[in-house]
Amino acid sequence: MDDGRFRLDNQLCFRLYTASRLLTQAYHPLLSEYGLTYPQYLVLLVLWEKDAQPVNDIAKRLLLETNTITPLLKRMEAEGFLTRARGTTDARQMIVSLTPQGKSLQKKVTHVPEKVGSAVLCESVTPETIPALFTMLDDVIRRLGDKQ
Amino acid sequence: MDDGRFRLDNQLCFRLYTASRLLTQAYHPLLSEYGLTYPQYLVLLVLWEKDAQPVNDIAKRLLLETNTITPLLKRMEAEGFLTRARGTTDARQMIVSLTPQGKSLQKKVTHVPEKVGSAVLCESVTPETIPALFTMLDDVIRRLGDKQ
DNA sequence: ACCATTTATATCGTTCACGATACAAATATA
DNA sequence: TATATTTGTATCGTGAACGATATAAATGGT
Repeated sequence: MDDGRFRLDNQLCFRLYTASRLLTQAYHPLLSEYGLTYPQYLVLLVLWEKDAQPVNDIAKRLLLETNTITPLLKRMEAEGFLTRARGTTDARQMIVSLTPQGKSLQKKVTHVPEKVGSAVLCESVTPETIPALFTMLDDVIRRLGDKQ
Repeated sequence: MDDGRFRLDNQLCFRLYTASRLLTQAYHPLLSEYGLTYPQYLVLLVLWEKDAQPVNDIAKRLLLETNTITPLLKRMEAEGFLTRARGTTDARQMIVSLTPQGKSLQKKVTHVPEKVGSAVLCESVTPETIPALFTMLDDVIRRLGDKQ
């Protein structure tokens, strides 16, 4: 009956789920020092690339729904990292902009990606193999994440 | 200043985080038909391999903490998938056992791993490349998940 | 200009994750 | 055999995720 389909060891999803959780945990001590969670750090990455974006653009970039990031953005606003203001041309949009505090955080966390990166590198995950890993993950994301 | 470290596209964790979420979403319609969530399905995978395990063994297998799975197990008990009973030799342990209903579920979800599997397969993720992907993810998990 | 539809965001309820903490049973030590 | 420590599980609080639904602004067709 059980030909191995059900073995946890054979499951791709469980590996992704676990690796994702553990990597987020690796970020935790580095980010909590600045009052940030990992999803909040992702929002900052998006805003550091381009400031003053509507909620929807941030959500699309992170492949999340607005019902996930709206409360998250409110918490970040309460912490003073960003501001939320209705758009002037389109009043439906809520434009999210970095505060000086939110901007200045970028300089303070430059060491974070490197620290996490070096924690992950090992025999099979190297600068040489990472491109192939990225290609596979991007393909999975593209195949499952294409809305419509 | 920004040499690319902060580009979302360069982040391994974001890819794992997104791929994990999307793959869990792919499981959702298939599992909700049986009143299961993905983490609950993981618990069943563990119990189908070996019935009647203490909470701690299940938690260790899934690399989760008991404070995560205790409420999850209670919900599954309320749904009739399993029972929880104090161990006879060690009264601290809570032994989790499948009910007939929990056991019978295994036959009903045989199609689930195949459906999700075929949804993921693409150019770069094939039966040939998956072993290398598993090796890399397992190494990441081993490197980050080794307690002490 | 009117009304239906779409779009952008928010609210609500449920289920994880997880750090911190509590507590009782088992074990080790004095 | 007291008592200190460890072990196994549970409780609490907070912050995501996310399906379902609501609401208001913008848009399109008539």
